[in-house]
Amino acid sequence: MKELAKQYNPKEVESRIYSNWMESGYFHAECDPEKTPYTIVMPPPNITGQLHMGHALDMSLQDVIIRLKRMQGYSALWLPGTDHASIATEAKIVEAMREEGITKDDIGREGFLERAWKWKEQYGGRIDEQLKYLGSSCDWDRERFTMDEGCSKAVLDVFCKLYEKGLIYRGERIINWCPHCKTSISDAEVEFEEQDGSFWHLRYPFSDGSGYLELATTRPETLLGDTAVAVNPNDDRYRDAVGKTVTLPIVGREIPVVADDYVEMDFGTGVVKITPAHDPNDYEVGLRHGLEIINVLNEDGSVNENGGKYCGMDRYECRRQIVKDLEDGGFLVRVEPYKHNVGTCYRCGTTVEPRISKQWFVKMQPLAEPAIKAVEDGSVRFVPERFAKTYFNWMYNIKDWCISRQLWWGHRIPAYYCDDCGEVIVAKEQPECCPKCGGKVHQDEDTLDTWFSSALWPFSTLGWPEDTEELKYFYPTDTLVTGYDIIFFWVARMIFSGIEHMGEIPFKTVFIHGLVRDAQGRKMSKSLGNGIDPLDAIDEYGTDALRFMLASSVSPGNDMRYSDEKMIAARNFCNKMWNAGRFILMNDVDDVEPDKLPDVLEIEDKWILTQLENVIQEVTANMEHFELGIAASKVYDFAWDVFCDWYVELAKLRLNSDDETRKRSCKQVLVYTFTRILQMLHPFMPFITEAIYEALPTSCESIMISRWPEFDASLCFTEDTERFGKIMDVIKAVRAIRAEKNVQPSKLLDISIETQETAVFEAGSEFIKRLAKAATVTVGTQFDIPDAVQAVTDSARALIPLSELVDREKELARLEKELKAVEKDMAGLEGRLSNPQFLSKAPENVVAGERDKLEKLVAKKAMITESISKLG
RNA sequence: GGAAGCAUAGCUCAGCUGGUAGAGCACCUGCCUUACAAGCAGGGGGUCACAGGUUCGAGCCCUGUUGUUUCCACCA
Repeated sequence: MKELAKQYNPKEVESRIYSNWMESGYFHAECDPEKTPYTIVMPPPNITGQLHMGHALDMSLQDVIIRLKRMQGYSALWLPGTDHASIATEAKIVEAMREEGITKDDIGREGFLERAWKWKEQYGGRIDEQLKYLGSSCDWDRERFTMDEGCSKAVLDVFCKLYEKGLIYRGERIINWCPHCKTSISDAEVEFEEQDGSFWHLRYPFSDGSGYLELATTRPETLLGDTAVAVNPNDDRYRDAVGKTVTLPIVGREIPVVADDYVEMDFGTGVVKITPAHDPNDYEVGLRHGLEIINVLNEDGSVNENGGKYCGMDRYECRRQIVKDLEDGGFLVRVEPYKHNVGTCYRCGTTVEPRISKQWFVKMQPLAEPAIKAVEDGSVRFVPERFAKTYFNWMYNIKDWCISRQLWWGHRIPAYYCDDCGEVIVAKEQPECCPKCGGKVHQDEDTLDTWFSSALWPFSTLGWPEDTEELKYFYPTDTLVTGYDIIFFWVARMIFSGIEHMGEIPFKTVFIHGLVRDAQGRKMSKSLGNGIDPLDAIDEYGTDALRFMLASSVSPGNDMRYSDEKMIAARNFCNKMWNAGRFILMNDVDDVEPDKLPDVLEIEDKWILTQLENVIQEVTANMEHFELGIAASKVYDFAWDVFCDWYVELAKLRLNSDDETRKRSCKQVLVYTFTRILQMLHPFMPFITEAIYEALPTSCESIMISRWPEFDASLCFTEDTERFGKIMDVIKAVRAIRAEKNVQPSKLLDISIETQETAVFEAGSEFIKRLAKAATVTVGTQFDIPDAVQAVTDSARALIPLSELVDREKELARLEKELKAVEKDMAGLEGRLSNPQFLSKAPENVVAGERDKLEKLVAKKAMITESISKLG
């Protein structure tokens, strides 16, 4: 006889089971023509990353789905990998170098990359190990990295192809510049946050001495780059000013006053200073009016040589100095506090500066169109659907994508420039010399946006651009699981990339989840220090508890909260299953044949099997519709409230009997039902279910490759289930009376059951004895027992002689109250059933259902009325 | 400025295609009933934000209002 420890100890079980799985090769998916493929590519965590709750949720959901599909017989591939995370990783290495007193320039590009790779080797695998703690069943044999040979090849290929098609171009544009990371970033990488700032009202005097224009700015230091002042063409106040020039305070440069629709008359003074090099809108104005563009900022955000005496100052230092100088010069009218949105770098939080510079861009319009269509026509489906709107909104208003980064860690841009004639060559390999003039060439210094390689992830990981078997078999993938925060960065880009390069969408379904927040509903963040480390949670409660908690409290697309209460509840559920397993094993089930039911089923067996089939059907459907939270709670309810609280208690009767045949059949049903519960729980709680499964008599060497339960209509016994329900009703009613009357649990009662359905209750008398704690149960159509407490259901009246406890008045009051409740329910039903509109318009099954309910209430009312008259 | 989500028991949230409200925790009562006190049995507690509308019937659908969160835009 196998035994399990008294309490479930996750630590003892988890690592052993995970290494068993690793050795078994169950995680590996083959291109098996006999099977249907089901593919999930893992959103690659950053190599700099530590597993956080967001990962834990994302990965748990993916693992739930892939485990389900594997059990359903698909060739289920969950393809893992990591992302090189250019900015984040480079920043980390630069930081480490700073501690050693070294800068990037000290060691040069090659030295830096050497360090970066070393760092990757050392720390890049950390997240993998953490994913293993989570129980992730990914195919580690196929693990990829965005900068490995294959993915790099894919990047080169795509860049060159898009360039040839004219979809990648290089140009001088205004872009977002992060002075801290010292690189350009894309629009998507800018996060706006509201900050308290100031609004400086300034005077720009007319050059001819005829007064001045008053305007306001939030960034006075950009004055150094002003090349015009603009007003609205319809603004009568400034009609005369247009065409004149003003003299830039401090700088002394004469700049024109131009008229442009961009200026709002109602805002501020209706006059705007124009700094084409440092504001996207001003840049547009500059283009329209042919204005000079003066860049006044260095890469680190300090003022450059165009800033005259402010050259070398940090931008904020410069701001202070300029404000002071303006004040001294009498140009400052006033300062008012002002709340405004400031763009910050999503990686480091530094305020970004719009800045003119020469960068590489992807032309988005032609790529966006088919990608929009794919979602419109349902080829790619968002779950929940509303996120399609978010997607459309972004795609319809898409701007060209700045893909060059002034970083070293990443895919270097395959563009070469001739030192002599300036010819630009884009090629997979460096040309020996300029094809035009034979001059020497050098490669572009920049690397590509990390997301450029992530965009190719669904096919680059399957071997593209090679024409691999994997690509044919597993692409397009089935489901992408990710958070809504990453739709623009990644999901959208994968969709257009898949369509462009593979000619086919990358995935059929995008399953979107929200964020894991803390118990107060705040975003978990490093700065708040409110983050919960999933590994700590695992340490305290076990992996299965964490996974179950995450998966069962998820509702698609919505944020959720982490709380210790929920973790404890999940841990308790694990323990409950553990103990249910212990109970079954305690009964010596070694000889039970797995996956077989006894030839003769008793009524409680039919009842539990019917419930089981019901749950199997519903849970499977829920899971296939990504309603994982609903599925999890349905299995939870069935396992705990139905199986443990009722069936196991009922089973004890047979298990304790001397009838070996009945004993044996009971064990079979117990094992059969419990095995299916474990199977349904396995995607959510892989470790504990495997541990229990191992100990049970089973037909499969591991639960993770056992067959997912399928609905079997031949195991639905409606009539028996209904009959059994009546027995349960009486048990519940008697229990309620016992509790109400404070009857000692040890005291066994003599119960008489008055009913028209004597056969049902005679068959159920043993159950009633055991679960309602009765010494005797007598069934009949009529009893005359004075001073009995009456527990009434719609099919029977249980008479409990408790003469010493019966207070006639109280009993009468209790029954009257019950009667009122029944009558109230009846009134509602009768009202509806006498409404001809309802009868003619409501569907038949609803009407029948209501009739049925009413019938039961009528019966119950009769019972209660009779009880009352007996008392009286 | 545009869009979306949320508003249900004291707390955290379910409630799938409309058929007179559920769970966990907390609370109250009684129990160590030989799987489990991380448990068992019983119980109290909700005019489903507000106002209209559609419908035989609305927590669920439509319109508006209020509160709240988020995303996009970024008027200097």
